[in-house]
Amino acid sequence: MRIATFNINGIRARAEALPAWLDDTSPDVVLLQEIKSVDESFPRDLFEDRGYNVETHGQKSFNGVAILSKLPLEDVTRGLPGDDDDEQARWIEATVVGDTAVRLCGLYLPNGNPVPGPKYDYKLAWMERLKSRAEALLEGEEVAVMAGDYNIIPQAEDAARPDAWTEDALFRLESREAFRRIVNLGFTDAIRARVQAPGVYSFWDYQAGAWDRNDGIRIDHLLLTPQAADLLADCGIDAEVRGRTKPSDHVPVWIDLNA
DNA sequence: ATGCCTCCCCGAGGGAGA
Repeated sequence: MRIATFNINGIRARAEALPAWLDDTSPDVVLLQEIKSVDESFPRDLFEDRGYNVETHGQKSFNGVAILSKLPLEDVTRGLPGDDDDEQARWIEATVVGDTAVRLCGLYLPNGNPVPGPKYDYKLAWMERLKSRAEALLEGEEVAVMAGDYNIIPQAEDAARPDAWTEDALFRLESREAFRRIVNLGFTDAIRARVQAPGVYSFWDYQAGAWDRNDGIRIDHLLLTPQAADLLADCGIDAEVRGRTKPSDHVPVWIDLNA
């Protein structure tokens, strides 16, 4: 089962590029971030026509997450637990049953800039809630994947110019420590389980020719519970998508699970 | 990069992103 995460930076803007990538690679499950659409406006037909079931958790103009799946999606929940006043659509969960049941968690972690400020405080508070949900997944010993745009550069090796990011909310020590606390509960960062070399990126800014200069960062991650990591067969990043017509600034990151 | 694009809102130009 191939499970991909892809921050598409607007579903309307990606109405051609996203289906083209689906037709190329035919993933079984796709966790989308930044759909920038309410549920009623999401172009479900684009995906249902290709055999995908669609579940969305949208919001006007900003944020918004969704799941596409060739297999039925069960037990869908929307919103990260822990703050009933949180209006931002950044979390969706569902279970897909192949050879085994896989709990899918799609997330769009807050950017957090500028630092300091309320947006940074929100990011850190959101990560505390994420940690609580992660602990519950581990306690359940589930085959589970938490995947999405984490807006975290885990290590210096994950940025072409780490020195430029030292005080940024994506890379400053406090942010990275919060991410490490979650990973260190027992999760496997799928890409880093296979690739230790630097220079592996999932985002290139639209500005200043970042793609042409390979000035990238790795911020889109798939974290696996031990039960999911045992089923990991392969993983990769479809970086060439960034060089196509009218691309998102992120590219798809995927895993193949024996599930 | 304290932002050189691109997205969204809409129907101008500003907020947001990373």
